Amino acid sequence: MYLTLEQRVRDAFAAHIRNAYSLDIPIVVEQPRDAQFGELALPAAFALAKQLRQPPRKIASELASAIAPIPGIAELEVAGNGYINVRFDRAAYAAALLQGEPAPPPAPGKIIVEHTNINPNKAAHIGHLRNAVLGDAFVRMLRARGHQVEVQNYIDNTGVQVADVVAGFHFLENKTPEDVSALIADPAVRFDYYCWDLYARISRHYETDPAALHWRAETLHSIEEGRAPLVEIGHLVADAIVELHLNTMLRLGVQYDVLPRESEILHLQFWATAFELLKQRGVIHLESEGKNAGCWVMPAEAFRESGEDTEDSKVIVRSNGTVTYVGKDIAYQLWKFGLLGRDFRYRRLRTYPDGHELWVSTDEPQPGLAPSFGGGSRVYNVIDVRQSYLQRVVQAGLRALGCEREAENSIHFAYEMVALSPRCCAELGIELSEEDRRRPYIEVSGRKGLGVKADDFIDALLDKALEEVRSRHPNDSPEYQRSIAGCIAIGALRYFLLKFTRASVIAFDFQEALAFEGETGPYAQYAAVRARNIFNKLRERGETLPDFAAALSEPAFARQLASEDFWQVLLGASQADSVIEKALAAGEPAHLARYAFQLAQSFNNFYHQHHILSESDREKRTFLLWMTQFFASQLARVLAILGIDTPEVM
RNA sequence: GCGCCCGUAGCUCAGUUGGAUAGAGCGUCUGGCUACGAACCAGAAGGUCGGGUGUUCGAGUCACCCCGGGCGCACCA
Repeated sequence: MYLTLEQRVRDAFAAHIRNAYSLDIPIVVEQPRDAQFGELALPAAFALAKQLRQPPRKIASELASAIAPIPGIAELEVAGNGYINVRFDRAAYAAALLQGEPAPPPAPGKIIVEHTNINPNKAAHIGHLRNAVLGDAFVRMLRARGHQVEVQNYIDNTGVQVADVVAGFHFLENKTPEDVSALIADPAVRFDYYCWDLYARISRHYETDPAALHWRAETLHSIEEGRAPLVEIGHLVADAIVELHLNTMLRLGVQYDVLPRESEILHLQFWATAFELLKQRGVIHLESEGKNAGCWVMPAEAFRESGEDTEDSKVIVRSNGTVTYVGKDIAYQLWKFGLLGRDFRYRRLRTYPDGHELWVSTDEPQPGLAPSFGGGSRVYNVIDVRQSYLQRVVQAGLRALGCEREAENSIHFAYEMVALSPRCCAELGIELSEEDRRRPYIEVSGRKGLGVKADDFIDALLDKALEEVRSRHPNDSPEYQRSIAGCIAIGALRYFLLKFTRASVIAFDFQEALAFEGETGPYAQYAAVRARNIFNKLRERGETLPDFAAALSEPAFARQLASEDFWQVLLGASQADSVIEKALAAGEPAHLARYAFQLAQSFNNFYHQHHILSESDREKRTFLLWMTQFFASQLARVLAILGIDTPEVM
């Protein structure tokens, strides 16, 4: 409703200013710092003052008196040196909220969000969780606003990282594909954890014995050419780890629509097709001399930023004829926009507990119908900020191919890394150099096996949540306690990862990440549970919920909302859609997370001040109950959009 | 060397495309449970928004210059 009125006011002023002054200026609508100034404030007169060469206050007065009445708006007033403050009709506003708002109309076009993208060669760590949670929350926000979204999780199943683990199994451990299969099937072994250690081990081996690097080259060639036994081990490792990653992400409620795999980018001639396009359009050329002799390269002027003086072109095809990651990524990006003229074949990989289906690319023709994937009108790539350079090259590739609009709609949804605080390293028993100890944070490194594994961390949260739940609900069954604890643990984790803005490095610290008090997920969940408890109590007393629509007429709302406290609380609780829109525009799920916290804080305050069930004034009691219900529904909705469930009890 | 990001309370972070008196959590101190269960609430202390110059009605926010830190600039991804 708040969003509706914002838009209504903005449109009304824009139209009026167009008519009266023949000016087309963007109308800024903001929330006044102080509630006494009303619900909305427009600094439009300041912008007009420049163009009209008149004092802003005079223009503001003109605007406020000349503009036609706006439905839902009680009054406009001029304040300060030219602000126009807007006051809502409180009773009408509440009545509209009570009636409920229709869902937003479906937005045109499909948005593709690519996230998670973990190399399938080892267990996921907390950095991967940030990627997935950020991407997933953004997807939920888009969907909440009526966008059609397709979630892709790219699987680099034939890359160097997988090859290194394969080489570890083959050369370091002399394991056959059968041995690896047995390991995967062994319930006593966490295969992704095993690979985590093996990956660190072979990386160390390469460092001490660089001659062994030919293992990597040999493995890559074997995988590319489909030679046994290395290609088999490669498939076994990648497929098994993908399953484990999917399980880990499902613990957080993160699901995908399709997993496009690198193997199909190559086998189904995606790259070959893109290569032809790039050559034809002269986007890349064969370098004949210098350090890149024999490589197909994209010249620096295609992607360098203004002011940057690099002359280094980017290698797309190596001198040995193999394509780099960026090359494959250009082909993949073209496919996402439906520009490649080719498609994957798809196989159903799993059906999620809620019935949603996940598909994976395959090169074998499949019986039956698969859904249609790709062909988006906008693409968000959730990839950490360190890959900005590569994302720029991909975007430049599209632009150079003449796909200007698609290049503009290729959005690198960049976020900073999750690092480890020095204290966290100490707790993990990681020895730090003198130099590292002085750093604000330590970078996670898969090669060094340095990091906090996602499942370990989730388990730690679960243990702590379980302890809390047990102390509060000792008589509930262990299964029930576990399910509540799981909900709280995931709430804590998701909120923790979302409360930081994308540009902020998270220096991971167990003490902060395991907090359930203050600005945390459980705090917000607790507020929602408290609200719900009031209704439980009501039922226990044998009462039924009042018919709010019948009991709360506009005059009743007017009487209750004359209280500034109630009005402010209601106003704050009704801004979810407005906040989501702004958070989407800013690309910051953190803004929505903060809002969820504020909402919870506001409710806790309300809860403490007003004892609802014992209120003797009948109308007021009904009103308080309605407010509680409204709060509970809004809070639960916002939390759900953040991917956080509301537990039954806490 | 070049590019990008960051610097706001003791700590961790917000600060809505330049807007009205810079906010939150944690920590510290004080107070509040026989209530709809305190994973909560109320209050206090805590700031030269790294420094400087500029742009203008107005700068934490924009420009430029310094200082400090991080990340990129592979025939790795």
